[in-house]
Amino acid sequence: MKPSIPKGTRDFLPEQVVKRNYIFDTIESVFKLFGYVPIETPSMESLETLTGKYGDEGDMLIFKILNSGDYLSGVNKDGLSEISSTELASSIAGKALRYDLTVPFARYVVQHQNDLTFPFKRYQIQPVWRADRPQKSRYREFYQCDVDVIGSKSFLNEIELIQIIDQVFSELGVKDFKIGINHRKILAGLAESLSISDKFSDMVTALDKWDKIGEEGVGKELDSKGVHRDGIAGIMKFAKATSLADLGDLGQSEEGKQGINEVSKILSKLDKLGIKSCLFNATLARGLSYYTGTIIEVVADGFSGSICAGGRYDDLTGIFGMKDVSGVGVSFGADRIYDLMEERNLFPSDANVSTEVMFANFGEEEASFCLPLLKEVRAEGINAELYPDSAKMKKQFSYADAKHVPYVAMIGADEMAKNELTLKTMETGEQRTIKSADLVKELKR
RNA sequence: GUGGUUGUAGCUCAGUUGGUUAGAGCACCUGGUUGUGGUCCAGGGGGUCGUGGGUUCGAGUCCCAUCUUCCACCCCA
Repeated sequence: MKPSIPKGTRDFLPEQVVKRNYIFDTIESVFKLFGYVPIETPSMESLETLTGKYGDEGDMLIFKILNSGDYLSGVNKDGLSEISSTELASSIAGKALRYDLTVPFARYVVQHQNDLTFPFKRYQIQPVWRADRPQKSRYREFYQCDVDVIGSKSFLNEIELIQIIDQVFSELGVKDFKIGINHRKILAGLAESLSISDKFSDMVTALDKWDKIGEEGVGKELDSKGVHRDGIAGIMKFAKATSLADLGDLGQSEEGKQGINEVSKILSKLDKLGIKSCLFNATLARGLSYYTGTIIEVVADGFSGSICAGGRYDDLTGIFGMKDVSGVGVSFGADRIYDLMEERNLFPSDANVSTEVMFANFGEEEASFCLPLLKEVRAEGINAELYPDSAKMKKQFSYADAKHVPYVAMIGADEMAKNELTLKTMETGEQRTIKSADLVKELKR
């Protein structure tokens, strides 16, 4: 059998894992800095927990898990031709792999409400799965790094999340990122003022494609969905707004005004904090159906797809039986950030150094002699290893070279007798003999 | 899910209108150098041509199916 892994999944080489950890560690340290605490949830949830939260398209992209045992036992085989695949799925699969971290989080909050202190600020870094067709920077298994505050309606949370985004990408060295912000209530106000509230979700998905298919494409799509001419004209005018001031009063819509007011406050506070990366974007809409307030999306110039996104959701916990709990959060797409950073060579070069010094192996006696030295070096927090076999020097040096080990220490019979060692700097090729006792001092220079 | 695309050595790829024993570079192993990598020289190992069917005297090459890759759509981190 030829070894292989399922479509859209990946194995990672040590060098890749080191780089991935660099991203995870950076993100996590910023999350902690703002007072968020970690949680984890299982990779699988009850199917009904997930279905209906992501829109019709979303349901199809959920990976279902076949029931254990005879999974056909609950199926009426005679009626098989008449039932829909959704109905069949729910009778043979009671569990599914999580599609994102937000819905499981809402479930978690409701389930553990008595053990949590609100407002609850958590972060969660775990993989999610989508039965999508893979493409560049689109995988079937990928990591999301979520930060959310639940149980607080304050827009200070939005400001905090945007600060987090700004800090994470700055620390990672991604320079040209842009944080777009919009508000579901602004969009709802627009629909209301144009009397097309019944076409709200069609309007949202069409508007979201503005950057991709342009004015004409969006117009066509709206027309095909049955939006009347005045409505399309109004949406077009709206889409071209570059600031909140361009929106006017949105036809006296109370809801629209609320949205504008909130975004305006957020932007002015960010301005005072010196954060210039966040801008109002009228065409930012977001397809996920659970957003009700602010929506946020981060893109980088020349990189297709968002690298971080989120928003406010007012009713997610309500579905699980806990009313009036508003939450807001964003999710960093670690795998896309990796691809972006790889493309632009943004990983620090020392990210692939694991061992700082390797001791060459000259034989059993010499190797034993190295052991206390290794212990001493490691006690100083210096990563060190001893080549396990007394192989030829050529082989041992090739190994060190392949592993990007910067220093190789050699202790043969001569050095052993004098309590010395020969230290070679791999990059320059220079080497010199020093007292064993001076090794740590030498490596720390 | 829809449309297109890709698959030959560990990796990147050649391989003519179907024709005898499928090649190169890199990587790997051995030696030149019994205490020296990244350069150089010599030699060596490694391929059910993604998989399964079919057409043919003969298939890496043509046909069908399937899996995989990448791309567009849908949607999304």
